Order: sequence, then C-alpha cells, then structure tokens
Amino acid sequence: MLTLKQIYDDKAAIVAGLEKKHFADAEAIIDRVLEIDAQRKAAQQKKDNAAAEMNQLSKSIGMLMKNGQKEEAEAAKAKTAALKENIKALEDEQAAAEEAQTKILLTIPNVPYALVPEGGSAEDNLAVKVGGFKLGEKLQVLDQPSEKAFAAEGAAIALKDWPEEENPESEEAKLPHWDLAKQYNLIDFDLGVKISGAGFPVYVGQGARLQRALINFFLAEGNKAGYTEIMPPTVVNAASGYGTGQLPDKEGQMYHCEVDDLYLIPTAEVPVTNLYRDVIIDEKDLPIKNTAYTQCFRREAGSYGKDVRGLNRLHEFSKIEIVRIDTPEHSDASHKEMLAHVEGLLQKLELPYRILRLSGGDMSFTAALCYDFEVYSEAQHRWLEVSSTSNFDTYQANRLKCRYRRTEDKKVQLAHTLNGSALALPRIVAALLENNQTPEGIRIPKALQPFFGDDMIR
RNA sequence: GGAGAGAUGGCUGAGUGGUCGAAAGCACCGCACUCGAAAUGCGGCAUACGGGUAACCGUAUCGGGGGUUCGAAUCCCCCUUUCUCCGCCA
Repeated sequence: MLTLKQIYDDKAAIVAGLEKKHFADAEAIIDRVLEIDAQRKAAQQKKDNAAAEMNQLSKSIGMLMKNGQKEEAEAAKAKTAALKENIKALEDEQAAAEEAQTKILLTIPNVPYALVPEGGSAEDNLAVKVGGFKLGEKLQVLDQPSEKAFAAEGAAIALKDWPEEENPESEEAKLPHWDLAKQYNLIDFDLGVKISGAGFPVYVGQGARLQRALINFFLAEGNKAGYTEIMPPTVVNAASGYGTGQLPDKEGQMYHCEVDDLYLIPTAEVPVTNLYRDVIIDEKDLPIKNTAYTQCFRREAGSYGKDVRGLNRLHEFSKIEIVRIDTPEHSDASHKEMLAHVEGLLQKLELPYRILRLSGGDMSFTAALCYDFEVYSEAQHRWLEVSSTSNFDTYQANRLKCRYRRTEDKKVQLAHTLNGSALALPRIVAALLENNQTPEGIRIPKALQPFFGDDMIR
C-alpha cells in the first residue's frame, strides 16, 4: 500500500507512475484519497479537541470527589453526556474516513521505478541479458557478469523485437516433457487427477528423486550465498495475505479453508515476509536474507491450453524462495545480488536463459521493479518463466508495518522488501528433461549430480 | 475437545476504578568523575495520528474487539494466544 506521505510528497510522480502501470483513472483516484484525507484530518482534530475537554472534565470530577464536593461533581457530570455523544459521533466519522481511505489505497498498485519500461503487455518486456547460448549479433552482453550486463542498457531488446530465429533450438527433434515423463516413468499425471484433480501431478521414482535433488540443490546454494533457511507454515491467516498484498488483489487465486478462514500459500513469500509484520528491526541487522522451500498452491482460475499442459502450470508445486528485508539505500544492491544468485543457479543447471525487465503493464500489483527469468524449452519451442525477482520498495512494508530503526538518528522508518524464486521446480524440470534427452537417457547437469545421486535418468 | 491460570514498554516485573503512558530493575544513549576503562552519580529512552517552522502540545494505544462508568491496565462479555491438568493422537 502506498503511503500518504508518498502521495503528498510528489503527487504528480505517483500519478505518472500509476499510469505507467496502466492503472486506470489514476489521478481521479488519488484525488479522491486526498479528499477523504482532508475529511479524516478534520474529523480527528474535532474529535481530539472534544476528547481533550472530556479528559479535563473527568479529571476535575475526580478531584471534586476526592475533596468531598459532591454537588459540584454532580454538576460537572451532567455536562459530560452531550460531550460524550459528540465524541462518539466524531470517532465514527474518523473511523469511516480511515476505512474508506484504506479501502481505496488497497486497490492502488505500487509505483514502478524509472527503470521500468513503458508498455502494457509482455511484448514490451525488455530482454536485458541472455546466457547459456549466443543470440547472434543482437545481444552482445552474453556471459558477462550480471552487474555489467544490467548496465548495458543499449543492448536490451523488447520482446516484440525478439529474433525468434535466434532461439537456442536443437538440431534433432526433442520430445516434450509429458512424453518423457511417461517414457521414463517419472510423473503420473493421471494418478494425480484421480486423487486430487488436474494440476496435481504425482512424481514417481526417479521423478520424485529429481524433485528432492532440486530442492536440496537450491537450498544448499541459498545457504552458500548467506541466506538463512526457514521452514514456515504452508497455511496462513488473512492478515498475512493482506500483509504481502495477495489480499484483496488475488482473493480468488488462493485456496481458502473456510471453516478456519485460512489460506494455502501461493508462495513462501507470504509466510516468510510476514515474519516481519509489525516488527521494528535494528538497522545493524539488515539486510535480512531468508530462503525457504515450500509447496505452493494456486487455483489458476482462467488458465487454459498449452499453458497448462504437463508441468507448465500446476495447482501445487515446489518452490524455493529468497526473501530480503533491507534499507532503502541498499535495496537496489540487494536486488542485483538476488538476480546474480538466480542467474548463477540457471548457469549451474546449464540451461539457456534470458532475463527480462518487466514493463509497467506486465508487472505484478505490488512490485516497483521486477525481473523475470525464462529458460528455453527445446521441445515446446518456447520460453518458460522460472523466476520472478522483485523489489517492492516500501509498498509491502507499509501494509506489513515492517520498519527499521536507523542507527544514525534512531528514527523509525519503513524498510524495503524484496523476493524472488530461486527457483520454482516444475518448469525447470520440464526444461531439464526436454533439453538433456539423449539416446542413452536424460543427462543430469554436473552440479545436480551429487544431489540426484546419478549422472543420468535411465 | 474439557477444566483452571496468565497475556503490562527492548527484556524482567509492579500496578485491582481517579494526575498511570504506566513504579522498580536490566539493557541502551548522553553527561559528570577518570589518563582510559570499570564502578558510581545525574539525565534521557515506545508507537501511530493530528496541530506547530520549532520547542512542544493534543488524541489513541497495557494481547485484539465490544461494553459498564464522568473516568478502565484495573470491572463485564466475546475472540486470539501461552502455560498447567484431563481426553485424543502422528
């Protein structure tokens, strides 16, 4: 949720930012918030004054009682009734204004950073780097350290100009992962349908072992990079849903246990970020770096077609998330470290990837700056999103009331929150199976072999 | 699931209707003493919102919500949660 201070400080910038995010009627809605805010302030002033008067009166009644001046006390008491009613009315007025204001603020998305490309769709996303393959003459930033590549703005390509012919296609024909899953008996989709429904695959034998290997590999890499491992609950209350912004924005996308009013998490971001809800952190403890593996649950209402085939889109899947809490001054550096971490994972898995800076219209509701990582599926001939790594600036922190105390002046202020997938399993598995198939079996990348316990799925 | 006892500031912990936003101790910060440190002494030390250039002032907050009362940390009701006992159980 945006802060009122952000709006008061630079309304024009906020409105422009919201328009970049293709948020309709930005100016009118912001004006409405300010209008309600004026009412809120007026009501509070009146209420505060009335309450101050009441407090004075009550105090004097106490003194009079103590001194045995009963009649004077009774006279004073008589005056309180009207005052009390007035306070109640003003309190209601203030509460109503606050509620109306919050309700609107919750519907306003975060404001994108200046770096975010203009545009309303995925076509406008900017490919800023590729790795694991060469992209002709188009992107000359290949295989460079992240820091440098992200600085090389000139080399970026909007997806609408992406040279499809340069995609890392294989010479020979490759089977899609749903065929491979059957051939090697790795995943049983039909059994999943029987016991749960579509989108709940059953991993079997080497398929299940591959899941475990990837989870352990990702957690081990996270640990190596200094992230603290967290194992949170997979079910959260509504307050946590609001804290990270899934509610009310994505109400229908989460599984909801109505009897207990609990939600199945769509990502570990929710419980792990909410660890810091209503917390004031010492600046010296920042940045906080956590990683967590959880199962993730998404209803994915409205998805269809090739997007949901095989492992491409599931209702339940495994994901390792990295979450950071940081100062405003350092959050950008944190974000870059996270990007480098995710990139490193893809390199170790020897997958061809591209990194996209999402356009204003394609970013999530809560993000200020977001990069997607996609890997190329040689059998499906398409790019699959495997990570989304974002900086939320103070947007989540404001809802969470996640603040930190600055060392220098002891001031309390909102922290920045960041998170990213590192990584989500299903599409990684799809690409691994499809890209590494050989006549002898499916090759396991070197880095993963110690975790899988073999160099090949046979 | 049943019964009982709790939930107070960063921590410990006093407070059972009237200057209680809250004693005291610890922790922390500043100053004094000291060559320096320890010890000691003095002072400071919550958050949000509103007003004010500011000093500062007002309001709210003692797990959360509602109620009684002129006045609630204190009394009543509901919820959450912790502990103890019983039941059930991986």
